Amino acid sequence: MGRLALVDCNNFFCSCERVFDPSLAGVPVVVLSNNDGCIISRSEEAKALGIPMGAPLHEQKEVIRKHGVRVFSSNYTLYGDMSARVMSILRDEVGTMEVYSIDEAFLGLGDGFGVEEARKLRAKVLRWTGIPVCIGIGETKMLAKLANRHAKKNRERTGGVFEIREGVEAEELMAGVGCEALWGVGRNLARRLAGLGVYTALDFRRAEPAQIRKSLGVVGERMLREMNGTKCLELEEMPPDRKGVMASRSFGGPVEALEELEEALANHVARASEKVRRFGLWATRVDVFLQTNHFRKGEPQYCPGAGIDLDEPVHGTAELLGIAGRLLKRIYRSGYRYKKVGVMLGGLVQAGAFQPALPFGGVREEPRLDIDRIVDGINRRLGDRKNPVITRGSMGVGKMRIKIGMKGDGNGEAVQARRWRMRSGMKSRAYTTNWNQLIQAG
DNA sequence: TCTGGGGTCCTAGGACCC
DNA sequence: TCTGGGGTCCTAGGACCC
Repeated sequence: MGRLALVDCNNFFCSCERVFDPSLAGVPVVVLSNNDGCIISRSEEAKALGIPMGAPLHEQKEVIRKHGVRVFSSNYTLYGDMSARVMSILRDEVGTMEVYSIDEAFLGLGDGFGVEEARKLRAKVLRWTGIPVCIGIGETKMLAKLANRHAKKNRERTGGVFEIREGVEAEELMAGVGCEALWGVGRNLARRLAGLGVYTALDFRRAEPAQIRKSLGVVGERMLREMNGTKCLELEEMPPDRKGVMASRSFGGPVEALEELEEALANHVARASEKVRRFGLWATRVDVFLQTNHFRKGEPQYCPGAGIDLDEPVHGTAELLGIAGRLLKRIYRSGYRYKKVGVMLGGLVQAGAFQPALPFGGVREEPRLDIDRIVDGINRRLGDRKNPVITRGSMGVGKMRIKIGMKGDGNGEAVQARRWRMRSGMKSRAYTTNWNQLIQAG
């Protein structure tokens, strides 16, 4: 199993702006979100001023004025273009690669590729594009991410490149990293982990799998394995087909009138449908949603949504507009101060690929499942309960009955297991889990 | 007064079908 | 001690990512 590298552009949007304006070198720079509401990219100098990621612009006005911070609206055309240049350089360097986001890519590494090669690559990207990057190397995506973080945090010492290897050094590093810094662990999971006495990356890595499984679910167990060097998250060279396209905007101030919402929605439908057409796709579902301003604690909140499955694929603006308009009318209530309206075009399909819902008894093609492995996986999951064993299909187990269903989710194998407590008066309970990645690993 | 937009995956639970 | 089995589809929310 080969190692992976994570290449991550530093302060990407700010760096892009700098490439085209040398006067920005050495001064604090920030780039704003779509609506100019929040700060979403900060140069090192801006970070040093204490400007937090995602801060509302109006809260930082004073710092910006005082220190002459240069402020930019985002320019995604520019960033997309710069991203393509960086990615093409990376692609020339390695056999396999996954473009993970506009400013990040995972590389599959051959045996000959080490820290020295990464340094050279880094220098090349900087020389050819003007964009500084950091590179982390590890056995799994999570470890590469962690290595990258270390490289970035200690740029002088590491020269922007770090490889994490099994051993004391890795453990020392992990002991100094809080769980919340791990890829996939946000505020909430970090809090849950703290409740288990797991505070650092090292604690997490050494945690009991069953306990993590119970508390964080299949996602948590996957992360745990990744931290221990077992690949659960594969390199995805081909991006999977997009499942939906969303378009929404916040209003500058509260909006109450239906007509105003309709006007904004029309805009969003137009943008979303253009995008869908550009991908050569059709939508088979339309969702419309409304939101009041959740920052206004005193005001009544109302965040309804409504959607409809279409009988046939659609991607024309006019038609989608009609559908979205009807949905909006369905959820609109007067008397609320709305902050946002949006549309989601979902169930995207390619021309001719549409499979309408089948009448009962019809057969839809499902992905092939290895039932033995799945049953095995379920048994493992149930291992800590009483009377856990199922062999195949469905059967009663003491007071517990397990029903296994299979369902293709278009993403590989998924399994739904239903468990009933059969004592009268108790309701059935269903739990659904995605075994795919874990089975792959285990 | 202002406090983003666009995605993914997972889980829970319910309605409904024969 | 008793307990139906096998399905589909949908909504809604939580959590994370960049």
